[in-house]
Amino acid sequence: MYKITQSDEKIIIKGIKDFDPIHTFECGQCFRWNKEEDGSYTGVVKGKILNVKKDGEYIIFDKTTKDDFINLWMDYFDLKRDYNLIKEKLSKDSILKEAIQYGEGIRILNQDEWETTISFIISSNRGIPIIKKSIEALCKKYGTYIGAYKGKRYYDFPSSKQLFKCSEEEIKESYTGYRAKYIVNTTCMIEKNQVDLYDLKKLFTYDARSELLKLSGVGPKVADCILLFSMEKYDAFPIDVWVKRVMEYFYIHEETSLKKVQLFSQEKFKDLAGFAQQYLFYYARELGIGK
DNA sequence: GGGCAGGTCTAAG
DNA sequence: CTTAGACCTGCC
Repeated sequence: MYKITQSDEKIIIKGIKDFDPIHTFECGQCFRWNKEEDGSYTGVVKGKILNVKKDGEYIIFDKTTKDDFINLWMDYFDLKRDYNLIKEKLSKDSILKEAIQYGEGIRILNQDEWETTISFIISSNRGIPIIKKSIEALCKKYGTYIGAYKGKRYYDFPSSKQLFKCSEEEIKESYTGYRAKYIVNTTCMIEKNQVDLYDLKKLFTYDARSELLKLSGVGPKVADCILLFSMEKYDAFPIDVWVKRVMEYFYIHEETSLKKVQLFSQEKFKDLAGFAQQYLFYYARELGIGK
């Protein structure tokens, strides 16, 4: 399917369509990928460091192996899915057709359930720079040290077991504010198996969602993010301020309630709602719609 | 320096 | 079941 070549610790892939690291990492689904001076992105996934760069028709995966590419990164970057088909379907809508042109290289990552849950609890009611800072601090304090790359030290996202040892005060040291209590409560629920995060993928979206809503600090928006970004529930449609504004601006033509936007979007985009959300989010931010 | 920022929780109608 | 306020705090 893809042509893979290897040199040193670099894996070079030719033939990946519909993938641009910038679009994928800047569309709001992840917080631990950071831009390097050369325009590449470095991140940590499942205890492994990776650097990704697009160079024309090549994607260069640095600091990894062919085995990891096939067993880990193919799945993480959703490279088995035909995004062209999804775009074709969504492009029947003229607004989405426009939005897709801006974020044509978006792929929805298959992230870890636990990391996604805690990350999006932290994300509520704040801007992206502070969210990233918060999560990095948490990783550095409580995550396992993995190694260095380009002179920076990298840490894994702390496991539920690692976080379970922390007090609310300790969590607060990572700039989490009042969300520290949510993190402590949710960690406790996970450790006591009151919700089995790694079992929810099997359930229908609605059932998985109601399980997630039991967690402290997880409301409708955060639950939808967890479903979409870590459980392959592509009918989920997370509505944050940006998506709400873009939906009202282009489709509904008036300010309305979250509930109405939710119903409207699910009905309109159905099983592709999550993909539509990503294109619209990127589009809204690029254009600064509704600011 | 005061207001804002990828929502959730809680209490009340 | 829908709506209004409070909420940590770093950053612009």
